[in-house]
Amino acid sequence: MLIGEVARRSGVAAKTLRYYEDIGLIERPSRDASGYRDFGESVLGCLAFIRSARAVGLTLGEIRGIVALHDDGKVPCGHVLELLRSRAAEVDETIRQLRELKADLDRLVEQAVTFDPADCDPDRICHLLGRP
Amino acid sequence: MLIGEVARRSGVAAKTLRYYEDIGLIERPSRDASGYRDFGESVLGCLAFIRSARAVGLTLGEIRGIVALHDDGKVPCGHVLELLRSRAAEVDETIRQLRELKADLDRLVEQAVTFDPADCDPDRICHLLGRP
DNA sequence: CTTGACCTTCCCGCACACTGGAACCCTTAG
DNA sequence: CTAAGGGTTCCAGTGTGCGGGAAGGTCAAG
Repeated sequence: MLIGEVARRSGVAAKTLRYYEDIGLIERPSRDASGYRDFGESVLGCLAFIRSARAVGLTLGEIRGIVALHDDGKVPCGHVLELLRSRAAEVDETIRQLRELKADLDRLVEQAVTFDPADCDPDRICHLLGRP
Repeated sequence: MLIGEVARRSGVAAKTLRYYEDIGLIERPSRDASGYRDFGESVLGCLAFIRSARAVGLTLGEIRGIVALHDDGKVPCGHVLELLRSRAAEVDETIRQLRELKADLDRLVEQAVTFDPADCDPDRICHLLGRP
């Protein structure tokens, strides 16, 4: 399978496929007589895996770690579970921070709508933000 | 005030101050006889403003927009309110997406802990991720 | 024989907000 | 005189995941 077909069937750009190959995320495909990459069907499953892993926020580096375990003949379950858990914790923490941020923003907007611009202190950039 | 003192008093690195000057975020300070930057006190208020604006997630580009309005002698309240509202909407949307992601992650972790590695399909990178 | 659609490698650029380092100047103290 | 501790400019790199485009080889159809 040429790279263009892989791209069409997987939805992953040819450029990206070469990039994934460069960073060791997918197997180096064999080449045909003209030097064209000749992918096997299995790359599609691998790309589906990568897509799912990306979708839950794993980085390409983390995914490469999983793939490397798999290529070593090991079952990466434990490692994957660990990654999923730490990713879940990260997401939780991010949500927490964003909620705080949202509360701050809401407070600022609340102040903003009930404020008379005439009260502005010309020495400050903007009364709405600045000194807490 | 030399750049080092501004850095100490504001907590913003000297490098960052030069960068802010480069991108037009803070006023170009005058120079002393040796070519050293000579900042006025007002830069501290400006940096406090920038810090607050960064804290609610505004980009340096957006902040520059506010500062530019202020430097034009305009009251940036309305513009700031608009930015705060659209930022609040962004944060909300991000939280929503992260909550979905978290649910996905929790589901995957749930599956992972109740899974027997012996059931692995060797053709797949990992049963936990891959085909949905 | 030419056209057009493929493929190849290689290098640069982006977004964002800095940060590091080199090479050099100025000032003050010992 | 020298060393320490400021300051200056400019260039380049960080992380992340690609995308653009040049310059060229290959292949099938018309």
